[in-house]
Amino acid sequence: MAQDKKFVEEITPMNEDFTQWYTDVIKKADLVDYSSVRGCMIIRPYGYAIWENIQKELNERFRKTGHENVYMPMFIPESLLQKEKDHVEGFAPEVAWVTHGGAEELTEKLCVRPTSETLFCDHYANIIHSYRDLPKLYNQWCSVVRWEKTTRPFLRTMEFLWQEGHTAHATAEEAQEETIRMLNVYAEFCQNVLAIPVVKGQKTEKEKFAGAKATYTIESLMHNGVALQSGTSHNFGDGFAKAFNIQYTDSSNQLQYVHQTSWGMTTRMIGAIIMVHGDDSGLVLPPRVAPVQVVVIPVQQHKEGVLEKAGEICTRLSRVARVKMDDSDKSPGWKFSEHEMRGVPIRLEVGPKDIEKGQVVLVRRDTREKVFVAIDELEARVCELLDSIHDSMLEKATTLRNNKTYTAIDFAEFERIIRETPGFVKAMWCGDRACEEQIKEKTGATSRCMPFDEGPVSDKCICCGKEAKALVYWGKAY
RNA sequence: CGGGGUGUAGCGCAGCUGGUAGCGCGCUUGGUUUGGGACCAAGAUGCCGCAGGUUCGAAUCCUGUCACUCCGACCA
Repeated sequence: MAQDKKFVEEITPMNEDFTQWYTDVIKKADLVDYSSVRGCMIIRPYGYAIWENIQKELNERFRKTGHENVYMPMFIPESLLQKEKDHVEGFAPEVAWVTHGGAEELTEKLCVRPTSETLFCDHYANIIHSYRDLPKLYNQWCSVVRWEKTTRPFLRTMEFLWQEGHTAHATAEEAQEETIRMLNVYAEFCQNVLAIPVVKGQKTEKEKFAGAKATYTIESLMHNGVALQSGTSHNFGDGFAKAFNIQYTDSSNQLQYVHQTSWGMTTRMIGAIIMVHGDDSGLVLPPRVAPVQVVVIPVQQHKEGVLEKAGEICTRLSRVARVKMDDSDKSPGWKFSEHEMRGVPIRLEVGPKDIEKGQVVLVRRDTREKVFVAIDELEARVCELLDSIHDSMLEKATTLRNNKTYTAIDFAEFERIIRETPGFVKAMWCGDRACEEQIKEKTGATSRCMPFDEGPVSDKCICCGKEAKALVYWGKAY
């Protein structure tokens, strides 16, 4: 069996039309459905289960770093939103407003939260009085609404699910530490859970969050060479504290403003999983978030003892992995294709021949490699295999990302790379917003981030030729 | 928000020189099958996106509108 054979004919090949491939995959794999609300999607059980696994993994990490979950209202009074100037300017164009309650017009309209900084700040102003109240390390899971012009399932919808961490600290140093700590949590999560390699760095002034002092980001690269901002962590300094009057008395009885951070990750990551790992047969899910890690397919299930054995295997495996049996009356071939399309990491086949030999067949989704495993060592081998699938998916994604990461030292080269072989382009920048804007205008590429720990590739700005201040990852982005 | 495309059965589509809707897949039932999307037979499923208009008569022509989608601008 050729490894690259495509069994699912309904999916448009990636190379033919990437966006169509993406749409086909999310629909065929039952991740989402369109709804009767413009720009909003229905996340179906299989897609939502991925999100729940993401939540579980992130929550564990947030808890270990001392954070507590809370819930804020979904409405923000206009006056509250107005309090921080940059923030409101950044979000005003895309907020939804509630103007009526029943038939009555509201005296003050309410916006549906596009993000909750203002609510957290308002609350913090009420509950923080002393240095003993700090730090406050809160996180909330919720949905937010942004009135987007064009939408695409998972990548950009008018309502999306996310978590937003909001913290308040006594000092600027602590806030900066927190900002970087959470960026590192995101990066670690992407690599160790989603098997997605990321570039960590700082956003330019132009790209930073509205109201932030500094924004840090992890950037990943999709199969088609388009960049995806995959998580951000912002240091607000004391800007919001001053706008919202969040003050505490320090240990020497002096009134001080707090220093704040916020950080978020969204359902967009499901889009990233699809576009980083998927292939022409459909989804390839990273084992640690796959709703079903092992699908058990009884072969010749009508034969005596097959279903019993398969059931027994499921029971045993369910102690170490998320297992599902497909004993529907579809043909085995159909089931193979179906679960492949749905990205299940391991397929376990068990039929009369296997039972006779005391073995099962394990087939991994990422490489389609087939191994025969003695039933006695099932649990150990499945766990091993899941880890091994994760590792090779990360390795493959890293190789792909590296192969699509280029360096440009003159503008013509930069332009050509963006046009002909989309991906990350590393190039120097003078720090001038005008150059950044010109690059975007001429090539369509935006600055993704200024990476940590990477040395200069030349000493001149790719755009104006003046002295370079920073290395920037550029790319077309979703 | 600008430019293009598409809305007909659950899905993919045909029908569009106006006469009251069809194909494939899927679905249901029965039987034969079953180690890479099985086969036969019999069924069920439609306010032709929505609203106006033209007409004796509209899926078909005209206008508007909504949604989806692709390409730009804005954004997680």
